[in-house]
Amino acid sequence: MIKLDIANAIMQAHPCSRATALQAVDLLTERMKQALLDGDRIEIRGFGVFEPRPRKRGMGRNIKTGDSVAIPKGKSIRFKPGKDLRAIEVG
Amino acid sequence: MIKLDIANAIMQAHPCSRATALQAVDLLTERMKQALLDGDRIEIRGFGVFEPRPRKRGMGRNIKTGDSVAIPKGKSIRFKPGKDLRAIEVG
DNA sequence: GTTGGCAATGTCGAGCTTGATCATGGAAAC
DNA sequence: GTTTCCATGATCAAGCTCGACATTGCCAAC
Repeated sequence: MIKLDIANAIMQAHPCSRATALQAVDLLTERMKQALLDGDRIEIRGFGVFEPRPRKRGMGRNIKTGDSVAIPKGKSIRFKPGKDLRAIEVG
Repeated sequence: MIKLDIANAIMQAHPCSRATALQAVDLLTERMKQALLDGDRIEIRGFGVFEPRPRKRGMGRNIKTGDSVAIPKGKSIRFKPGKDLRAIEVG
């Protein structure tokens, strides 16, 4: 599934041009990115929760040189699947 | 950020009633859930990638009894933040 | 206002995870 | 339809993180 599929979903819910739907998708992702970058978490009941989380590790490796490189501190985003997504049973 | 905020974002992109916006959000989450449950991964360039992943581990624990319990096989959803979200630097 | 999904707690183990680099496939933009 | 640009994959190593279970309280959702 790619952005176009999501745009199609929006078009189903609200008849409009594909361009408009794509704009909506872009705006959504933009808003979500903003929220996450802002440090806020996104909680959608029944779907999942996006949660920004600081990282601490610092050990990488260079394929070519095979040398270990220090990983600079940063943040990660964790997505916790909600109940509906946890409903995934024996695949 | 909760579902209402996302609905507001949609309303900004496409003037409509809050109910319609909420419907769009629900439809989106529904579609995404469907795709993930279907085993398909969602790839949004610049935002991130949702990827269903089978679990293998099998060691849990019971708080009360303190007894180890076998974790039933299942699946997990991994969200890989895209470049824009990796842009999170020193928080 | 009501409902009920989600968070936190705590343990313990093992698989998962990040990171750089280079080529390639494919998503996104034009 | 074409081009551009991003994500993936693989490796190695150390660390970290989920995973379930059971209860309580909060807050999202209706």
